[in-house]
Formats: sequence, C-alpha cells, structure tokens
Amino acid sequence: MNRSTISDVARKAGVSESTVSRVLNGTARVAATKQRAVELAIREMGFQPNAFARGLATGRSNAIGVVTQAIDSPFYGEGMHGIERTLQASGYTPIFMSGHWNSDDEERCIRELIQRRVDGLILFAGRLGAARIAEFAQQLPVVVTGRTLDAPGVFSLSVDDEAGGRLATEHLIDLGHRRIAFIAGPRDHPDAQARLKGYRSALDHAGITYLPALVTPGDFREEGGRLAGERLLAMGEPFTAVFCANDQMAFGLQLALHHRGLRVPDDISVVGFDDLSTAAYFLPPLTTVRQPVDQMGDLSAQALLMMIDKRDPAVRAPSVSLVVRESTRKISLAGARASRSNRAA
Amino acid sequence: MNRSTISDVARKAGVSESTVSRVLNGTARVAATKQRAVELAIREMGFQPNAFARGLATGRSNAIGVVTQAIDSPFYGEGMHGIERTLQASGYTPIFMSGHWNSDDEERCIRELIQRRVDGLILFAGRLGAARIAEFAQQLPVVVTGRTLDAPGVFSLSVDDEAGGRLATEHLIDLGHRRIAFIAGPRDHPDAQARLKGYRSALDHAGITYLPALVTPGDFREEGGRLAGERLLAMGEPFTAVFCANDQMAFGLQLALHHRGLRVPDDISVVGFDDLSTAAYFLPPLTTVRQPVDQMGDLSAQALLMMIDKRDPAVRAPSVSLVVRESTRKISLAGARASRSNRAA
DNA sequence: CTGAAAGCGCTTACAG
DNA sequence: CTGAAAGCGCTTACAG
Repeated sequence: MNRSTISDVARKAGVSESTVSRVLNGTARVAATKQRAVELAIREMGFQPNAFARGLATGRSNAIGVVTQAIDSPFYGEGMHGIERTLQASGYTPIFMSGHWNSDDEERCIRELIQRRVDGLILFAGRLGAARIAEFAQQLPVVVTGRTLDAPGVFSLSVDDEAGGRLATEHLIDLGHRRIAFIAGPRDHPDAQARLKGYRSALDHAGITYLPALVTPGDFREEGGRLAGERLLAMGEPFTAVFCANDQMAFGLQLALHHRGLRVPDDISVVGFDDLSTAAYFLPPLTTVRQPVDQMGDLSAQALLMMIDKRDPAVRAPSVSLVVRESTRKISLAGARASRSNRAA
Repeated sequence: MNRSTISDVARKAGVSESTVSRVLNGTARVAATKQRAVELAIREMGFQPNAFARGLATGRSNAIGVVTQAIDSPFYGEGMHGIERTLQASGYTPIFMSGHWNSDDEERCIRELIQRRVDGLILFAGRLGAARIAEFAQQLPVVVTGRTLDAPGVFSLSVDDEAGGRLATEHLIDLGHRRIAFIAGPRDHPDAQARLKGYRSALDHAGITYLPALVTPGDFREEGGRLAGERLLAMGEPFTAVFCANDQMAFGLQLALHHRGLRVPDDISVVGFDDLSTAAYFLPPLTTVRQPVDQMGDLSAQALLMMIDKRDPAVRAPSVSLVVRESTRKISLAGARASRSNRAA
C-alpha cells in the first residue's frame, strides 16, 4: 500500500528527481550510468508513476472520454472496439461511459469526463442537443458520430443513412416486394430519421404509395423490434417484407414472426441496418445495410487525435453498402404470402 | 480553454479556498451566506473541480478498474453493465479495459489502471495467473470472477460451473440423447474446465461412455463455435445433441449446422451456457444454463466496494439454473437423426 | 464557522 | 548532462 514515489527512486538511484523524470519520459538525454541506475531502482521498487501528479503537472491526461448509450450494446460495442484499437496505438486510454438513451445521463457523463480532464471527447451516436455539445466543445475537442453538427471545436462523422435506407428498400423492391413494412428508430435520433427518409424515397421512386400503417417506431433494441413486429401483425395491413432501421430490431422482429409461425425468408423477407458481426451468425443470416461501425470508431478516434494535435481532422466517413444474405428472397407466391401474414394477424 | 480553479471561485465569492472546498465536498458546516455566494460563483464560472488535484490530495480516485477480455463481447458486456450500474449508485466511475484473451495485455491494463490510481480492481473472467494477481492485490483490493483464488486482498466470486455443465448434459440425457457432443472453452479458462468436468460427470452417472471424438475445443466466440461444429461434423462420429460451453459458440455452431442443412432442434438439439440476453432472441430460442452475468457484475462491484471500505465482502454467487427454450427436443427418431448427421459429415 | 499553510507527486523552465 | 525550485489545483489538519 505504501507506494514509492519519484523521490524514493531518486534517492535510491543517487540522482535528482528531475533525472528520474527524464528517464521516465525520455524527455532529455541522461548519462548512461544514471539511466541504468534509475531503471534498476524503478524495477526493484516496482515504482509506478502517479498519473494524477503527472496530469496535474502537465495539464494532460492521456485519456479520451467516450460516451455511448450502453456498455453492453452490440452496436456501441463495435464502435468502442474501434476506438479502443486506434487509441491504444497512440498511448491514450479511453474512458467509456453510458448515456442510457437519455440526454441527462449523457450530460452527466460528459461532466464527469471533463472533471477527469480527458483530452478530448467522442460522442458516439448520442442524442444530446447540438447547443449543449457546442458549449462543451469550447472546453475540449469533441467528435460526434451519427449526426452532422457544425460548431467550432466539433467534428462530425456520419454515414449516409438516407442512402442506406434507400438501398435496403430498393433491394426489396427489386425482389418484387411492394408491401414493405418499416420498423423505424427513435424519432429523436438523426440517423433514424434519415433512414426513414431513404425508405420513403425508394418507395416514391418505384411508384409505391407510402402506407403509414406499415411504419411503426422502435427503440433500436431487440425487444423494441419484437414489439414492433407484433404491432405490425396486429395491424392487419398485409406485408411481405420488412426493413428494420437496425439489425437488433431485425432480430427481435424475427422472434415475433417465429411465434406466429411465419418463416423468414419463405413468408417474409427481412432487411436490417448496421451489419453487426452477429448478423452473419443469425439464422437465417441477415441481409442488411453495412455501415462499418468499428471503422467509424477508428475514424472518430483518428479525427479526435488530430484535433488534439491542433491539426485538421482529415478523415472521411465510409460508405454504406448492401450485404445480401439469406433473410430476403424474391417474392414468388405474393398473394398467398400476403394473405397469410394477414390472416396470422 | 482557460478553466477556472478553486482560487478563482474563492476570489469571486470573497472567501478562502478552504471554504470553497468545504461547500464542494459538504465536508463541514459553512455559513449560509457564504455557501450561497460560493454556489453562485461556481455556477457563473462553470467551475469543474480538477479530479487530478483532488486525487493527488486525497489519495483516492473514486474510480474502479475493470478488466475484461473485450469491450464488444455480449458476455462481458452484461458483466460490465452490472458493474456500471452498482458503481454509479455509489459515486464511483468504472474504467473498462480489455485484455484481448492474452495475459500480457491483461497485465498491461492492470498497470495502466494502477498508474491511474484506481481504488480497486475487478478482473472479470480473466486468465492472468494467480501469482501475478496476488501480487497486485498487495497494492489494492481486487475481486476476480469466474475462478477461485485464495490470497490476501482478493475476493473471488464464481458460479458453480461444474454443476452447470452437469445440468445441461443431464437435460439432454433426459430427452433421450446418448450421443452428446461437447464444444469446450479455452483450456486455460478455469470455468471452461469446470464445465467439461460437469459434462463428463453427467455422462458417467448415466452410464454413457465418454467419446473423445465428440469433444472439441472452442474459443468462447461465435466463429470458434462454427469451426468446432464443422470439425465435429467432419469427424464422422454420429451425435444427436451438442452442449456448448457458452452461448456464443452455440450460435456459431448453429450456423455450421444450417450450412449442412441440419435443423435445430429437429435434427440436433443444442444447449448453451450463460443465458446471454440474446439467447432468448436467437432462432430457435436457445436452451441454456443460466448464470446471471449482469448480477455477477453487480455482486463483484458490491464486494469490491466493501473491501475498499475495509469491510468483509459479504456476497454470495448466484446459482446456475437450466432455462429450457426451443433448441432442445426429445429424441424421437434417434437412429435416423444420428445416421443423418453422420451422413452429412 | 473560517483562513493560512503545508503537502500530495509529478514536470519543466532555469541556471550551470 | 544535471539539480534546485516553483508550480499544477486541490484537501485537510491546525489554530482561532
């Protein structure tokens, strides 16, 4: 418990504290003999520099605050993994905090992180208001993903969600589907709104009329997808395919279908959004719009690192693409299917 | 960027730094007028105390180090969620780091955390050697889960994995299965070893001979389960059920079965271990041995908090139980199934 | 109830 | 190449 300090090391090695600090940080040349003496002392005493003292002296923490909505989400998990990966290479430690889908918690996290003097902030697909974010950005560099936000000190990185929504919907249309349901994301999520827009735009282009009864909101989680699926089935409006605003809801939806005895893709085609790594392991493997979430994590970390270095963040968001697997199929017995899903409701 | 300090606040409020510190921490009575003046100054200046200075002065960080193997794992995700939840209620901030399934990284994480002066350490289902852990435990309280480790300063919390392995296997035996394959976890994971032991013990009790050809190792991840499944099928040794040492491998296994045209549970019954929240959403919903991972997180955090308080950690690990869902079924056409799975190989 | 002062453990000009 | 000294921003006995 009685941890040794730099002065203990200095005494043992017969040098000054300054010298110990220099070998610790490699910040200046030190005579080879002293260097060795210090290193030996450090090893023998098991000395571990106190990051608080260091941070207080330097004004830097070598830590990055990362706020997502949940530590146990597959979506945020992949994002955090990307962030962790690129931060590690540069000597920064990420501190992950969860906003739990409400902006109060999100703001609390940010304050905590600022007190801990993180050198920068990544708000990964958050929902805190733009004004608040802009305020915080006056104190430290911040990058936001999943939205576009123009303010000094903030860099935003987001994928073309609308194009993704269009891609998914067009794929279903190409397979002959006309009655395509949509399970939307939370209304206040910018990316969720964009995906809905893409869905409607694809419908328009194909001359398919938009039916409000085929659109129902979800919460981006499995349970929300399941519930949405049940609502859809109860609605009585026939459909042969459903596009879900994210993969997790697509998983949940399929449980609802399963309970009704409906099979994917035989009875209903399903498309997701994200391409979580589990999408390929789901049964049937899920057709989805790929947005490389881990790569978004990498890129956001890279951008932040550049901002901390006072450089311009020169990264570009990856583009979305359709990954066709086994949850979608050409509509063959359209009438039968549609009526069957109808009857089931 | 020019953040205000406690002395700025003191000047503005017309009091001493000590007084500001007292209202900040509620550590002593302060005259109501001064109290208000200080609070006002704090608000107006947007003052945020510097956690480094505070930590240096108090010797405490109000942070807990948590090392798991991966930030994007569903298993560790649930554990981290539990930890986060109970820590939040007590004002501690968790710092999550990932060991990536190798003890070097794990040790690096611990050192980093110690430098940041965390007040305690939770090693959640890690694999670092007992000796190293015991050493670290001399510096700060540590709780380990998923293993039993007797050393001063460490508290271990683990579920009865052997009983769980027995439960799963007995369930399959009760359904009439005799040729039960086992996809094991990493050899160096104590909990993985215990589950294997449970499997063998159940077999023994039922008078079923243990067939090495039906046991193959995995890595606790989906891809490892898929690969293990392919090895099992290639082996040519017939089986009608498989017990997987965790849920993620059970998911991966089922992709391999799907690719061979084998259906669960019609052709093969599958049991997992953990009962991840996704297990209920998988298709078919997975029969599995439940160990409440989030609760293990809660409990480990509670135990650590008690240790930090110099109290005896008085928590007991939850017990495991079998959750029967739809991935297991009574063997009916045993011969046919077995030979079919054989032929497929 | 309140303030002056010492101290926490580092880093970093500064002088040599 | 090296050391003495000041300073980072708090907290906390201590004295009143």
